[in-house]
Amino acid sequence: MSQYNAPQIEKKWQQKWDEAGCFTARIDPDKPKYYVLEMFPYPSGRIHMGHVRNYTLGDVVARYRRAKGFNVLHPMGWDAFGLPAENAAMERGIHPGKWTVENIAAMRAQLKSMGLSYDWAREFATCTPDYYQHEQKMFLAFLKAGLAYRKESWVNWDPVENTVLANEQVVDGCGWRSGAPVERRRLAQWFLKITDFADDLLAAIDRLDRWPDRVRLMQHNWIGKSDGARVRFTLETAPVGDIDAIEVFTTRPDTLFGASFVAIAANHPLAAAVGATNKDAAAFIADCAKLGTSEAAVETAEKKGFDTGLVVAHPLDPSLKLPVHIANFVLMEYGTGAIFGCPAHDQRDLDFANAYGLPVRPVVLPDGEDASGFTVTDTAYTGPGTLFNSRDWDGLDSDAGKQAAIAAISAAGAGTGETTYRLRDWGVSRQRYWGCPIPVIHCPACGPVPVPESDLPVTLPDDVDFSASGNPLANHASWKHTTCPTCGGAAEREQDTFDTFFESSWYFLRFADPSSDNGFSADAAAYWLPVDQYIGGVEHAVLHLLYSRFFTRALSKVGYLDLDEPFAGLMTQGMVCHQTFQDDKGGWLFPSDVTKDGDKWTVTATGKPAKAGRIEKMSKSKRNVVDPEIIIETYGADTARLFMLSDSPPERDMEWTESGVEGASRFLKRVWRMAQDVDVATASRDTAACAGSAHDLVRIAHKAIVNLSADIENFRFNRAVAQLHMLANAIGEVKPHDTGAAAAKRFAIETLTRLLSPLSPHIAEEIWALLGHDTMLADMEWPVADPDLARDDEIEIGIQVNGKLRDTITLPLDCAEEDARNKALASPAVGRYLDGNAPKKVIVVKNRIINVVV
RNA sequence: GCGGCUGUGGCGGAAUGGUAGACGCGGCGGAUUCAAAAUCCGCUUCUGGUGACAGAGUGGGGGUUCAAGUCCCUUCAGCCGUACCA
Repeated sequence: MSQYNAPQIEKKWQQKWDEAGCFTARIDPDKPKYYVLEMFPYPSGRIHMGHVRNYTLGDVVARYRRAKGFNVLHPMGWDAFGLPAENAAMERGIHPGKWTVENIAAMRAQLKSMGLSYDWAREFATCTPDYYQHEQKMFLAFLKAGLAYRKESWVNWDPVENTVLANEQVVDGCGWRSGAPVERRRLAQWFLKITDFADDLLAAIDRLDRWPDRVRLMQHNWIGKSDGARVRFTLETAPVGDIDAIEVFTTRPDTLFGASFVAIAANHPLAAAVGATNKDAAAFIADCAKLGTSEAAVETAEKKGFDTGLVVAHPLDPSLKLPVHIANFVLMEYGTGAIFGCPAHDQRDLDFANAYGLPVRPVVLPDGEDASGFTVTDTAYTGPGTLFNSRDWDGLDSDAGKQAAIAAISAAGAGTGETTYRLRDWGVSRQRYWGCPIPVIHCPACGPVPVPESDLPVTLPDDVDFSASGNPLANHASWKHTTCPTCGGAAEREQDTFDTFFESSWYFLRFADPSSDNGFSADAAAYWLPVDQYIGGVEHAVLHLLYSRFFTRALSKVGYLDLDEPFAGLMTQGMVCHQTFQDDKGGWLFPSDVTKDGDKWTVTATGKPAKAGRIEKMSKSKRNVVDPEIIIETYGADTARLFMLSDSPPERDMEWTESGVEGASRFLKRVWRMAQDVDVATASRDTAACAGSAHDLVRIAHKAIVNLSADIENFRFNRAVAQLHMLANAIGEVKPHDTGAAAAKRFAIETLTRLLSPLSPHIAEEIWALLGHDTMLADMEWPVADPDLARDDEIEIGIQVNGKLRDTITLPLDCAEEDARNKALASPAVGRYLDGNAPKKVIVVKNRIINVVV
């Protein structure tokens, strides 16, 4: 009997698949297509267990769909621009491009060792001009269509490094590398008009029925649509500078007669104007700015304000005067940076009013309350109700009140109905070297001028110096200086590059047609898109997925294709976790550094005790990582893949354990041994004459086909693995002397092999060949179950008395209700409870249960 | 604060409102072995009982139903997202 030699088998079949071109995708209008995509990796250097999980899940889906007769597209590539490459350049003096290319080579080899069914011919890296030139064209098209524009915006500036920092690079207000306090600077930057699509992006969420609810909700909240009104409050007091009114946004115009003050943000233009002449106001504004930067403090911050002394008139009754406060809880970034305060129906406004002695006037009466007895003291009433104390609107419900209010302020010329979004336009400028150059030239005479298409691509210069501070592009004289395409005068190139989310916003389109000189062809996109199943981490639930949805719409608008939603199905997988270990000094230990000794852990090298801690997401900092390469070398890719699928449902976090891998390995070895036992020369797979345990086995095999197929289609891979175990167990239980035992066994083992093939493909191929086949499972269609053979002849069902299980009996399938009832009542266990009396009621649920009520 | 998700044996987890704990891990016992590993067989929710069996049991409390892990109300805990969003 030959030993199961995973490394040898795996290499052999990877090569065979490759030679046969099994996974090459070609457009075939006669076959239904299926596009499976896993989020492509950043080439950080080595794959980690998160990748293994992600790509195993995708590969099972891809292999299963291919066997089911779909024309499958399953590609892989590299999200290759990004900051770590620049850091490597600075730390080790290696060029970001070289570093990236080396990492890709290493990770490609690792991915290939997993036996993933990719069409490698479609591979690309986003850092090559061959890829990024297309997004330069797209950007120019966006510019022409008014979907891209330039405006000033705040950035985090590191004064030591002379560079812009991403929010994540600012730690406690200081640069993560330099430690210098970060400055806020205003820079002119490029934006994409994602807000143009806000309504559509929001409405279309409802149609994404194969997306997790969680992700749909997060996108919904992120877009953050609020319906309301913009209302103008005119200053009664003298204008401040040229400001004579305050515009306010509200979602509750129905509460307008409950207004008792107006509050503006500390960085509102009016606040600045007041601060210019009022020392106390200036001090308060400075206070607010200080508070704003310290993050956690905001959470518990008290409602604080400063009375400017200014007074505005109520827009619907100028005789009502309201004071104007600067308030720390009003944000300039949202709405208009100003609010009207209605303390009775907003908790913040109420807290503020109570702190500053402002009136509280209820105008919305909750259902069932009496107008004379209803007061608000500490808790605002924020729900709907009936308006009162509101003149003409008295008696209207909240919704009608909102409409009436909008009509009234419109008629009075004091405002309009308005919808605001939390979603901001997407700032795509990054002051970085390792990204796609933005194809614009800045001319002192003509302003920003798009690079003419004939001059594209604008490629990154290779000879850059990372030792100097700042963006290497800004320091590269011969690249930076150019001539204006319009006037021919001296000009400078745009030195910013695109946000790396730019690349990942259309890579799924490039895969459809990776050699196209137009990014992708509309025909290829029309055939392959949308992605039928997208799989990746939930950390991309908002940004990447939202940008991609936007980008697809924007590209459609400028004529690249005709599509709105790029991803029809989405699955977000959970994290791979592992127990953490610390030594006696609290230092983190790798799992490979410790040994289990009874229920205690020791440091293998020193014999000192180790402390086992929480099970957490695998992370380098806590060292609770297991290197996939070592697992694959030790156990094989098939085992690693099988364990990834075995225990936890894919959307949930899973714990990587040594014993779990051992279990998966043990199972594969067992299947291997069972296959060796089959006498290929004599055992037929004709199961027609099987009887007894052999017949049972045939039935279990057919059932396994039905159940496992459904499990894969529903992403219940842990159950799919359980089906394999049950079939294997049944094979072990067949009695050798029962009629047809050998045939049943062979049929069951062949079935098991085929069902195993999407999960652990190499061993399945090897066994398939061993069983005398000269076909490859990668080319085989999925087994079909015979529904008659999959059905049980008889079923054991439970008998309850008053809902409590008292006995079980075996009945033929679909047994007549009368027979079932009689058989149940004949049970001695039931008789004991009946005590000679007739039952009150007998409920017979066919093939399920019988409940006797006494 | 708000929104969402999750609570089931020692552990990961199964259960179209219909026999709770499939399958695996771990554990216990046995076979095999000079011995160990590997492998095979049996047991393994808890309590009582040699046993047949009885009682309890899906975070807690209540409800609907012949029947609830599953549906409804309420409450607690953990995790995730998000935030003075007007």
